[in-house]
Amino acid sequence: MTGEERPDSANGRRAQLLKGVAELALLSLLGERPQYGLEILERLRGEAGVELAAGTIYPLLHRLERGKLTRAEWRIEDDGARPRKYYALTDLGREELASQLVEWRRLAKALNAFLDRRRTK
Amino acid sequence: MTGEERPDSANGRRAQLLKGVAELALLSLLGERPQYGLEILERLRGEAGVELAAGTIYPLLHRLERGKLTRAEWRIEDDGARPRKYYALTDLGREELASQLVEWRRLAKALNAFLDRRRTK
DNA sequence: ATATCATATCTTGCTATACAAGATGACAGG
DNA sequence: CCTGTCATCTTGTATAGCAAGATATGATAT
Repeated sequence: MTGEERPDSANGRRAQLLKGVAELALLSLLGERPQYGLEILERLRGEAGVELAAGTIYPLLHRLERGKLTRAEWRIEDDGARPRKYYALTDLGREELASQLVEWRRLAKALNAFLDRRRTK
Repeated sequence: MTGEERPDSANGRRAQLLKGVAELALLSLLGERPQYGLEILERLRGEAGVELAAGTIYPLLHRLERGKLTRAEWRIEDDGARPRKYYALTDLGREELASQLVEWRRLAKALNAFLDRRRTK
């Protein structure tokens, strides 16, 4: 540690903004159809603007599975690729998604209004 | 620890959603005028929908001060109250606020579009 | 066959930031 | 002087992200 780390290095802050949002984005994505790790990673980055590291997605997937929000199975596709582990939402996962959606919208709306109010003053 | 903590207890998740957002809300609030700890806490809760604990706000304020994003001074108001420590944004703090605003809006916009797309399908 | 490359999953060790609970101190009113 | 309230700050714990690298499989080239 060099001693005076400022809290505003772009990498560090992006990570902080992501907290809590990663799980929601993932649940929403899986709500569409079952998908596997790297596929999830790429779609979150490309479509949701959420850049997770590979070392982040697997622990997250395991946590969701332990909490019974997702269910996993190995599958072999006809594209001749190696087996991949597909994660699917459970019913509990769908409930959780709905509840996180409500909470996210509440926070985003309140915070945006708050920020806008201050900006135009 | 009882052994099987599900990741969806409301308290736990709210905390996660807050991560990264607390600092932005605080910077924005201080952009208006210097304020002290408990005042900040109440306004963030009431106006921004961001519920921080008292044990969260002071370490956060100290971190910002160490990073030279804020400057603090003890002040005595005429309302006969005891001295309070007022925190004010520095120029660096204003830059940081601007940059976090950009990042927040990018993420909120991308994620909202992503979530909406999936919902109507 | 075997070496190598790309894909894919998972683990380890670290850091950042939030929380709960409680310590500390100052002032006001009884 | 004692007690309650306001206000700041500290300590210990948990969560969730990251970087880096280990491991495994199948495809392709030698």
